[in-house]
Amino acid sequence: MDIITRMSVGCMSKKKKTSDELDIYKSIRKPMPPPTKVIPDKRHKLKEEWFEEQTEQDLQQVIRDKGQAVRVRFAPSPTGYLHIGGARTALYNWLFAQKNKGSFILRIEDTDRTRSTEEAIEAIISSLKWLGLDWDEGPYRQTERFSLYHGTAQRLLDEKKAYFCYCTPEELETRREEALKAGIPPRYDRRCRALSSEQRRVLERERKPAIRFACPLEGVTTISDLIRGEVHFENRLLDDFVLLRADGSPTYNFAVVIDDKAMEITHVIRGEDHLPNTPKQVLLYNALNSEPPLFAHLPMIVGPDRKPLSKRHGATSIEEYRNKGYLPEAMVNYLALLGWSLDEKTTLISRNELIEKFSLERVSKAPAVFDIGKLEWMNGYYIRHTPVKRLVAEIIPFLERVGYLAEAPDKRKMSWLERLVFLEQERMKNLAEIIKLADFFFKDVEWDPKSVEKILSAPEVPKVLSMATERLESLDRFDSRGIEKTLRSLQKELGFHPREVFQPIRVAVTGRMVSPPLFETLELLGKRRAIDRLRRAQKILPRSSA
RNA sequence: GCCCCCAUCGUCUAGUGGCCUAGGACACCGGUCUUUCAAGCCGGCGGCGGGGAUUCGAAUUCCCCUGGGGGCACCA
Repeated sequence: MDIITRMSVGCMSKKKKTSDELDIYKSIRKPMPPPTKVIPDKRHKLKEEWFEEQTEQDLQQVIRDKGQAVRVRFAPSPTGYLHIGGARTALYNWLFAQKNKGSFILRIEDTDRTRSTEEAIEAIISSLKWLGLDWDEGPYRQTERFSLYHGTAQRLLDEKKAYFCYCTPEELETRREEALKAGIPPRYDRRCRALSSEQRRVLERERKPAIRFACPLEGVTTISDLIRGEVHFENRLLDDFVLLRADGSPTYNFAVVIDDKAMEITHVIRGEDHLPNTPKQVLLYNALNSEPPLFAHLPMIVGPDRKPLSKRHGATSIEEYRNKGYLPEAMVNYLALLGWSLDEKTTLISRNELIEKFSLERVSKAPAVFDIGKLEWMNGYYIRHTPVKRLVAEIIPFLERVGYLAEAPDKRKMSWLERLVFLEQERMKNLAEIIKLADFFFKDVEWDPKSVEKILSAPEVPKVLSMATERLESLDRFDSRGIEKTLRSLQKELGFHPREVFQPIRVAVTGRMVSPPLFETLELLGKRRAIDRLRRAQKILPRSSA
């Protein structure tokens, strides 16, 4: 079936109710023009295969036919914590690997020795583990691979595809600034590209050279991005970028290419900020006579002001979210949907379904605003749907951190904690909130002046509180059922609105107007503490009710 | 200055020429439940940046404009 037939069939099958009129239009409709033919770029051999009609399925078929397993990598530079954006990139890579039964590789891009730290590596790894993004290979380190870079650079030098450059970083910087000021594109002027060996000898005496790539001066490099389609770059506008620094360390563009090639990476899934680097890398693959991987450039994640996500916008690292009590499954769910969608309605989606359904095809092209509010809602949802036992386990460290839990809870305490968490579960948007929500369970009550003023100043309060105290005191089994029975009958007896008797008790016992359900709260507090608080509350009643 | 990407409710998004009176989710607003707060349920508000072109028909295709973003390092 050719493309045109396939398309019209597709259209018709989509229609549910077809009016006669429309059918007539359809029959006289001009056939769709074939997709515009683009002249294949010899430099990028893969392009013809990934022609625009290709679907993800076709693509995966091709990969299978080639007997090529999917291999993707996450390659952070260890200069800080794992950021939201990096985490999403890692997630998409991981999902893609899982979906395609391929390999997910972790590689640390630490060629910049001055900015890379061991702590950052640790932090990134710990965040990845917390998110559940386990890798099949690595972590590899670029600093461990210098000889490979040197060998390749030598080869390019021999083939005249690279050359020594004797300009110093300082010279370059001043030229760059001048260019910028003059309003001309700040590119390297290629002055060392055509140096004679005599000139080189002279310069070599006092300067250590860097090695630059001899970029083709004409032609077009086309990259075929899985998310964006074809993107064209004019070679003459590209730069003779540095491959190896004077100190022998490789630059990013050089190292990625060599590593991705050595590790047989099939799909490079990374942030859109790398798009302008891609033609340089493709050119390098060409120079090395190897096929570039497939590229997929993810849209950026931005703040509410559409500027790159930064500390100004609040927490940006995964670790911070972890410390605030976000659940990894909420994080994964939210991040997955930040730039990808399954269909017109799916908002909550499990990790397994994500693996099953993820596709690069459905990644959106536009930058996404990180919406903390939605993340919070989603986290609340996950908290509500997490088994209490697991929730307790997650919450214990938060309690310990503020000193609400001095020692490991015994069985009794554990069951008490479970009942408490059960009560607070549907009120928490993140785990750390338990501290404020439930503080009156862990330390003595502090009566909030506003609540006291508003609730305890009513004339019936003294009576309500004293009677409630009395009745509760006579209870043998201080459980929520008995408490409820007692207090409800008291309320009926007094002929007050439920609110008029329960709110004063709540304030007396918790110190504020908002708490979990009253009867359960009283039970959890225990008879002794409950009665004690009720008694003491009666002594601090505002004068208007006295 | 040059190159590149992007553009649907406030936000995340669905949408690939007629199923669109543009769908879902968060947020917001109302109602309901209720001893408070949540949660839940029901309902509401709210959007195709602008202009041309193609077509019987455009959110959807093409061009221009505008706006946003990324990049232009011996950073990654």
